[in-house]
Amino acid sequence: MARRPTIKEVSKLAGVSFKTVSRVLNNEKNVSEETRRRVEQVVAELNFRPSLAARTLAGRKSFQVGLLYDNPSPYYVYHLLAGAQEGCAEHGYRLLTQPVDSAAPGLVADVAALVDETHLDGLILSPPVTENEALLDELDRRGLPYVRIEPGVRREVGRSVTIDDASAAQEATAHLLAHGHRAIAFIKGPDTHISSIERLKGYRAALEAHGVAFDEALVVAGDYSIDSGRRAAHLLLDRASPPTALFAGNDDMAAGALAVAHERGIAVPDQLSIVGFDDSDLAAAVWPPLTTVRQPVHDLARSAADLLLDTKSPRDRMTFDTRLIPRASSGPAPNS
Amino acid sequence: MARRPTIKEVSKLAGVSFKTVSRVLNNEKNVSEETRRRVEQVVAELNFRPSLAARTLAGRKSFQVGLLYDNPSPYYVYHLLAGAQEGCAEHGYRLLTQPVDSAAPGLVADVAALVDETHLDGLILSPPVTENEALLDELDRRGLPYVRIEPGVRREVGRSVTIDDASAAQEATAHLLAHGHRAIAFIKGPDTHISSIERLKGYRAALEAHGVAFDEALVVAGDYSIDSGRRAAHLLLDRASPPTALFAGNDDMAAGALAVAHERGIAVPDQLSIVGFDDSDLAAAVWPPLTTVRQPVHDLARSAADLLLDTKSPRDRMTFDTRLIPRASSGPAPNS
DNA sequence: TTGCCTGATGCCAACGCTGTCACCTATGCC
DNA sequence: GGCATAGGTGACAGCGTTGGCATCAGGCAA
Repeated sequence: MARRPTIKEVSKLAGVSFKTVSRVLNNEKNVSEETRRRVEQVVAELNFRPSLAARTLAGRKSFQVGLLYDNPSPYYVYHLLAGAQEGCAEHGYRLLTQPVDSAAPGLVADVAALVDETHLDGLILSPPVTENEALLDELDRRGLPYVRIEPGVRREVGRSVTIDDASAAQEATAHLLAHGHRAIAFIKGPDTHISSIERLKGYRAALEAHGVAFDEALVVAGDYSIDSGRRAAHLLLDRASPPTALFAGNDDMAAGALAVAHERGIAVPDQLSIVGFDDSDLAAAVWPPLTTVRQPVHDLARSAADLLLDTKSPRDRMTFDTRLIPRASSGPAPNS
Repeated sequence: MARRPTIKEVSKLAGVSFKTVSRVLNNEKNVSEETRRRVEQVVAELNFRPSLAARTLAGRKSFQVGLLYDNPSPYYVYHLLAGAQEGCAEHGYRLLTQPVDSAAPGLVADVAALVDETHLDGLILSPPVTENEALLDELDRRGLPYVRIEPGVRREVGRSVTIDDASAAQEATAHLLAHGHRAIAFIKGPDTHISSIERLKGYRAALEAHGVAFDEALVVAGDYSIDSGRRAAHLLLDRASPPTALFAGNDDMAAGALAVAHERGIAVPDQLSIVGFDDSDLAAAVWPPLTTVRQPVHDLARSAADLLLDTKSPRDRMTFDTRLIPRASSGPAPNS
């Protein structure tokens, strides 16, 4: 295996001390333009890449940040990683993606081990890891910078990026109300996700704003899985006077509900409108394609990286807009 | 920020030289049982974790392997990462997941930079990165160990894990033949994936084995996207005598075809059977749920890590079984 | 002219480990 | 009893960088 070049070889060829090469690599000032050019040329010629391990050991930065995730949705994770990766790459950082079990008792110790081993410069937390207060405490104690994506707890503290779940849900519900629906059911996500609760809030707010009474019986709890969407739909459609529209807390549950409609021979959207949340790839794949709320997962993750790494930025928190994507699964209420 | 302990502090507390602590950490022999116990106890008390950077710099191992991926399917990537992560964790290695553009001209240079910077001990390549011969050459030149997942080229060289795409496709096609279908169309994936070609082979083999003539007109090319599945389905169903069954090279295209069937009011599976490939989360989410071929992505990735890291293993190649998952989207041919 | 500052550079220790070699004991064998 | 051998341990260099400080030349104010 051909030995990779080191900073010393570069310095020899460029005719400067290796410390000067280090200065060029780190973009320090007090290097003459000419020296810089010469060094950069040799670096390019040799295809030299500084050893991350050595930089980490000698310096106080590792140029690595971690991304902790624990989400069952491939779609969500995929875009999360892509966005965070993009943001890190732009700042010259490497991303260490780390699946964890956010409920495991050993989580804090595991993350501490990760940080100690790899000298991570910072951490990006995605939901529901964001809710683990013991972890937040430990990170604070260590003084390790972190940015949370859609934080559930301690929302006004520290750096975070988020969407307005409540107003997004309100918009989706309003869309159904505007189509004349009055009996609108809500399939709620698990209470362990703060987003579930926020989305329920938005649903209620929309009803109130339109003067429609909130009916507790029209809210059924699911767990964000397809099957739970199925069960909820059965429950709701078994009612004496079934709802004319279903709003699900995510696309998976909406897809489950849609399947039930097919099974029962209920025409969507003619007899029943269905709206999801996330705009995952599922939403466009099912038939009819789901009206849903697009969540900019990629941008959220990207901005989380920016917030973490862009030290000049004065901002601590960013809120992203969601967008209702009207598709064929929702339409006018049957009797309107 | 509390300073993390170092190996020297451990050695002081344990009353041994720091080299002995190093021996314990690396599970070297020639350490007395008692010393080992004592050191391990101090390690646990201090919650000591050796610095990966220092180990990398001093030793000849980095305890890190990279996973290169470039796949548009969230489902595939999700399970790929999970499996590889699991395998690496078991061997005490960290996984560096790296999205790349397998067609970009700078790929080889980028990967070389990654390897140089992080001193990666090995690489796992997933399709279609596996087909990039320039990359393979560079890795061979460097003597960097790697394992390929579903290699398309140079299949008999080096370490790899794979499924038998041809026989899996043959099984799926045979399933339709057994249900009495004779006019079975095949929606092919892109030729850039070797799997597309293999699956087509299996499709043909099944037809031949059942004495059904191969009809070129029943093979339509897609690109693994939902939309391409839609287009292919329209093409096929527009025919004077449309096929009674569609076999798609992946679930996304099958979902697209299914949507077309719904649009056209064609009952699935009563008038048209549809079979996919992958068993992605899509397959179970659509209605009716797709009959499909389960590809053990998680196990493939996991075993790739094993093959890479388990130096004692004498095996170079492993083939995994696929399984036909019969669901509601396929049934008896209409006129049988 | 002198002294001081600033820009540009070099020198060397240090980061926290592993590799190598040396050493010191017990043990077994002739 | 002497000597080789293996097991257990320690001393120390060195991995490839950055941090801190020293050095030196040139410019500018006093």
